[in-house]
Amino acid sequence: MSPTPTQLIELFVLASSTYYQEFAAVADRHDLNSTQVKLLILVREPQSMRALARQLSCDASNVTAIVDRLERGGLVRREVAAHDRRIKNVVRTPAGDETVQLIRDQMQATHQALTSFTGDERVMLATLLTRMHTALDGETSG
Amino acid sequence: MSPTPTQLIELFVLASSTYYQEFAAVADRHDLNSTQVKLLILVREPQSMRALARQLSCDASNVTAIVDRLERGGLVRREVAAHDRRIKNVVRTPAGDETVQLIRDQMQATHQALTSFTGDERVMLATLLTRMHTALDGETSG
DNA sequence: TATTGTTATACTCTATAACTATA
DNA sequence: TATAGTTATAGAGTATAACAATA
Repeated sequence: MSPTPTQLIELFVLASSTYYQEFAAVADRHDLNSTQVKLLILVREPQSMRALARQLSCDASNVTAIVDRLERGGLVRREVAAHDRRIKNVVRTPAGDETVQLIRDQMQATHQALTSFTGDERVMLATLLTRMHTALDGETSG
Repeated sequence: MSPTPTQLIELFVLASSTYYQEFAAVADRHDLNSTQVKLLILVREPQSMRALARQLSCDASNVTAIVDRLERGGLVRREVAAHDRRIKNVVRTPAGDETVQLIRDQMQATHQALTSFTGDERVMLATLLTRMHTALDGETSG
């Protein structure tokens, strides 16, 4: 039985909001919010405050607050860049690495739900999601 | 080429965040935020404040503010229930119906991006999204 | 002059608690 | 007593503008 367009969209919205809720819940177990965890994951490689603001689509002043919070928790530290002393790079500490690993573990069951498909299904899902995102991207920029 | 689990998840997160941004942008064109539009769409049938709070997963006091805002804009009105005068039902006005229709139109291109698949692809996507949501749901409640 | 990051500030969103009016 | 809705209030998140340090 082929679903209607409305049903497809409802399914998509439902699946993604459930995923986001789970992400927020896992972050909360570490006394962090979603944005703080996103930043923590982003700094796999050291990044300047400004670069992080761009990737999080938020103002630089917010990054100051987010990094303050993570730094107080000992999960990241600021390092003044050698070549340009205006720039501060955010670097993950070993404790930060550990937290990211724990969060990955705790998201594993959720991620498995998204990826427990056969090879063929996986290719199909990736194709469809890519096509959706490409089409959406064309829309939003127009 | 089969995508890795990580790639699949990144695609999924990317597609859903782009969708959500587009929804917020369309809402903004009507001087509304996402939650206000969600409520406006929910009141296809009149609903009590309390029922709306449940569906929006927020406190009842927030619904008061959201409905205040929509009522000031003439998009909904409050109606005291005949059988229980404590209850106020939120009812969409003709202007509210019109706004919902406009938002539907403005989301059409985006929705088309999510549903422009052949019959077979559509069935497959629905199957996969359902399986994802079911699995996620099992996770979050545990 | 321009850029990076910070601070001060205000606005929005959300939750909690106390309140009212009804049941 | 219990429930529906409101109000007052406080906390978190975000954006803007002004600022200091550096380029």
